[in-house]
Amino acid sequence: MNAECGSTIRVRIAPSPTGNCHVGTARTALYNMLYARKFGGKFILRIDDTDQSRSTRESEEGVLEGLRWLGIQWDEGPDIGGPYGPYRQMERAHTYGDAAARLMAEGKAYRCYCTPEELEAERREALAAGKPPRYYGKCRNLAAEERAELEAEGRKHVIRMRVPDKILTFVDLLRGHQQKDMGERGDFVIVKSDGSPVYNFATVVDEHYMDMTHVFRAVEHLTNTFDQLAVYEAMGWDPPQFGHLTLMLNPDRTKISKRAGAVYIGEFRDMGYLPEALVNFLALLGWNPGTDQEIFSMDELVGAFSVDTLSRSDAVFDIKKLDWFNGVYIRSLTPENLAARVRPFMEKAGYVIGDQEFLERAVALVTDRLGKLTEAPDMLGFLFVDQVDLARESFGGKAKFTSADIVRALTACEGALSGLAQWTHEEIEAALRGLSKSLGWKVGDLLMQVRVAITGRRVTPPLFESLVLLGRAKSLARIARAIAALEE
RNA sequence: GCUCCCAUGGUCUAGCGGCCUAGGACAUCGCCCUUUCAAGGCGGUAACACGGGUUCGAAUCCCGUUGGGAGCGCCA
Repeated sequence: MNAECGSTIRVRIAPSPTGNCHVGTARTALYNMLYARKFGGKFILRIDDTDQSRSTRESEEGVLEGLRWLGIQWDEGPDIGGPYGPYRQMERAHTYGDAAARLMAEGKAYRCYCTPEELEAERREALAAGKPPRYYGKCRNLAAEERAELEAEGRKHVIRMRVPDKILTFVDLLRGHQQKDMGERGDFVIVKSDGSPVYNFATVVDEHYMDMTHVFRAVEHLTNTFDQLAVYEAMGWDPPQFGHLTLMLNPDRTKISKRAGAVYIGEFRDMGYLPEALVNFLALLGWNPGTDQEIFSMDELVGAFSVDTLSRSDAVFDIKKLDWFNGVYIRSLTPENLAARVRPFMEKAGYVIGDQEFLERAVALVTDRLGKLTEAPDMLGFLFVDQVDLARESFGGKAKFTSADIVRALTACEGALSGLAQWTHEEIEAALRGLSKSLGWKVGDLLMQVRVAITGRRVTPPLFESLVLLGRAKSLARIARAIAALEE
């Protein structure tokens, strides 16, 4: 039943269980969910596992995990059930069998005994003759005796649709009127020789029995739609409305692939991206709100979503823009929240995070500097180790400052800092600034020496805050150690 | 080969016949801020694929060309 009839909108995502959640799948799922939420409909997750060789329960879980991490929630699915179950194609096998049997009984489908080799030969001949490579109907009108004979030979058969010689049309929600002359289309297989349904057939049966009203999927399915329409027509069912979404592309404008970078949701998680950033980025890759707003929470996306502003041309996946979104979202996080997200990355890098509050104070120093969570261990590591590696070059400016210069400066700093009444940002800053003046050093130059002494590097979180966090004892010990190292 | 889809800066896009000397964002460049690096602020460079029409007027409509993509499977 279509939406025009007033019934509830039902949309779906139907991934095949490939083990990982592909970004393309994720974006399509997102759009479908947004559409359902926007119009008070239901968003269904169905597992398209008719290709048994590639399907396992673990490979299904990988897909669900990716979607869940992104915050994509379904109203019905294999994990939570629902009134239209089961939600795995293999568990609905009988429905395809019944549908195929009906088409056979009505003469709208027939058994084909051609072997893959014979079909391959036919295809090659057609191509060589400049004709379209398709099935030319060898088994279309087999007599009963011929069939019996072939079966006696022990031949297996598939079931093919008797494709009508007519023009099929539909109105695509994004691209308008579409049509195709099916006279050019050979009879296609709907049931494989092992009895399992082919995608184009199973999907129609599922869409029908699950009462889908709208099908939003990638453009690669646009041409398939006509085959599916033929099935709907043969079954006497009303098709849902279709909308064919754009593809995501590699920087070289080929279809997005592993080769050019990350494509699985889990990879983005491991690279330190925030799910809300990825969702925001994906949403804007192929859709626009019609305004200049760039940052959207999931709720805002629901509110702003519209089929009219879904784009029709493919979009390059620009990781630089994702990075920007990620930074924006990181900066919007509270220290507590950021710390919770950073923690696993710190631990994975081998740092032992004892005190939660300390971690929170640490991440607060780098909130503005963090592009990805994976950068945190590198930036904050010095706060979680006993001592840091020092390299003479890091202190810098060999021509400008000799090691002796630096030793003198650091010694002065050590003296000034050890004499502070309180180990606070204000006192430390006042002491060091005062020292730079009396020593005749530029503030930046002097602070750089302290910076390197306590962190081992030249690019770090703000110095005064870092010293406060490190504590007086550790800070002074590191300065002393740096002096000793430079004196060697 | 056949069928179909798409076409605004490097990237994502706004634009749906005059409001366009084409707007926003990312990236990039410069300046400011500044204890490093960021973040932030300000400013700059940069696009209507090409050729025909239609029209008083075209980025916007039509046709063709080119380019890119998809499909033509017992993959989904």
